[in-house]
Amino acid sequence: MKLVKILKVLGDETRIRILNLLRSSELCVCEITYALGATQSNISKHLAKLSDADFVISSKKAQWIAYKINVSMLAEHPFIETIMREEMVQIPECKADLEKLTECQGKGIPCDWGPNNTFQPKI
Amino acid sequence: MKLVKILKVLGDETRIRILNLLRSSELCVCEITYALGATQSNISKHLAKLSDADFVISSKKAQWIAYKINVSMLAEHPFIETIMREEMVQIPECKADLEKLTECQGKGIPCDWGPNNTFQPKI
DNA sequence: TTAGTATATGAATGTATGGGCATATAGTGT
DNA sequence: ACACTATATGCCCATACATTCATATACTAA
Repeated sequence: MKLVKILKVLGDETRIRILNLLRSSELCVCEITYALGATQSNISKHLAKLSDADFVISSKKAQWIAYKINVSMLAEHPFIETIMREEMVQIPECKADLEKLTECQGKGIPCDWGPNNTFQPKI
Repeated sequence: MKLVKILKVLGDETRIRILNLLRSSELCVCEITYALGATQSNISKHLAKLSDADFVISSKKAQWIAYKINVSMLAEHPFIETIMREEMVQIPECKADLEKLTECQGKGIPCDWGPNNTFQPKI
């Protein structure tokens, strides 16, 4: 049952927090890892699950891999957008993650977005 | 995280099918058990989980226990109603369950609804 | 090629979860 | 009191899942 698979994937705190981060912008693994304060392999595995269930799409940018929300998934299943718009924004952990992300994007984190929406290494 | 708990409870096929049945009417355990073709203890456990997460409310009616959707839950989390309205109706298993339920309500199943919305044993 | 970085993956582990079976509890009717 | 019915619960088992550690892969830069 496709719906159940979708809900199972959504029923995990780390994945909810990842999707919350991707709500604002396309991100690479190391940014997500930093913002969530988790292990790189942990984040990578969660991203694999999100990707397998079509929640996110990945693309190579130089040596990094950028993940973004798969908008066609939101179009097919409107309740997901409702969750993002009305639920995630109220969750303290999700708010804190976004703050941690902006903090990370201004400092010496391994990778970062450049002005033209292309990756630019920080160092 | 409350949202994650809600999604975990939703991420199970049996529970989705139970909620789908309760969408149309208040039901007792034996009706759900029959419609889903499952074990009574299995359904009882899933109902306990649904109840613990505030998805359903139970009330005694004679010797039966009636379960119904907790509408305040739908009000608090609109995405659940979206799932019910737009997702469940498209799932073949859910449609079949509803047919099985109407079939059961006309035959010799242990309990059934009477005319005034009160329980009336069939035999 | 070599070193370095970003990401993915495999193995191992602890924990949670769903299902079935048997039984307990609670209520009804005689 | 007793039998009967509806529902809940405890035990057991198999499976699934999240996490960590170590390692593999893939790419970049020199």
